[in-house]
Amino acid sequence: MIVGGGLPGEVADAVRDVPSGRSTPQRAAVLRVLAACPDFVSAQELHARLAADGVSIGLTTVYRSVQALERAGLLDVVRDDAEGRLYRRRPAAGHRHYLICRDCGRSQSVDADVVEEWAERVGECTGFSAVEHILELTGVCARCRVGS
Amino acid sequence: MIVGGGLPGEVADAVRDVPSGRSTPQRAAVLRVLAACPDFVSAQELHARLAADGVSIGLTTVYRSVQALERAGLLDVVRDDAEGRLYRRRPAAGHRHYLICRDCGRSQSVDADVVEEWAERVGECTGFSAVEHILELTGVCARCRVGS
DNA sequence: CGCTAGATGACAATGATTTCCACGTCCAGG
DNA sequence: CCTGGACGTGGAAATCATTGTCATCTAGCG
Repeated sequence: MIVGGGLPGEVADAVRDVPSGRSTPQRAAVLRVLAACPDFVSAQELHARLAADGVSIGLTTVYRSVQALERAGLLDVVRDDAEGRLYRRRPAAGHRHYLICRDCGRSQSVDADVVEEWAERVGECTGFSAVEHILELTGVCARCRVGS
Repeated sequence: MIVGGGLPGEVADAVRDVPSGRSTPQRAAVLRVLAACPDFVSAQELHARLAADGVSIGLTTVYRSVQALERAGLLDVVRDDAEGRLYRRRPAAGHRHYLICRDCGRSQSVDADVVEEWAERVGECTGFSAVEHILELTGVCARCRVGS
């Protein structure tokens, strides 16, 4: 992975969006690696990739950075039984859902408007307020089905 | 909670449904307490309730029992950031979704036919097979909103 | 340049879950 | 009734992601 050179403008923008955040080399590095990862990664894996890129950063800081990014809404999060939380840069503003391959881990975002609307309606009908939802889809992608 | 007396027939039936399972007092007790819990409970809480009921059972066995029940499809499972996995007896055959109060933990099952259909269609359109989904809805129930 | 709130990171702590392993219990066959 | 093996049990130890602690560092401001 190429790590030299200046930050892509997009990453710089994202750094700026983190609330109450000071710009530090570590945070920039976290975002940079995250931006280079097409699929979900765990905090631990992120830490390993940063180390592999020659970035000196503590695991604690990785966790804190990811938390800050999550709060800022810049990351999507899924939970994996084996690896704990997995993070991925949110490609666009708003709320997304993913279909993740149980074999290879590749993810693909899906259009979930139907679900969004439904969830909202459920909130209205049940007397619950501030309804939030987590939706995780898993399956076996075409490539893995052929391969195995 | 009353624990004496024979098993309700329903629980006995459920015990029988667990595959590769021998019927033991511990497993029966787990199912009995589970059947008496209207809301989701953690394995730890289950263990505490069993102890409170005077049932001598190890935490390990509680974990093994809920695992077996989960595999047998007799339990619904949700994940909670604070408490880990939460279990609840599945009221009927098939797949259900729940709306859980973030304050008091009370749960309410919701009709999710729309989501089921949608998930199925997503599987067909994306080339993924064996698509499964996890949907967790959280909110604040009417009672908690008033109370706080 | 010097100050200070915020950031960092090595390390310890936490807490749910799993693994280990010695022991108990049930059942079939002798 | 005895015996052997398979399965179940449970306490303790191990695992492992995640969070807390705290001394040290540094970005950003005046």
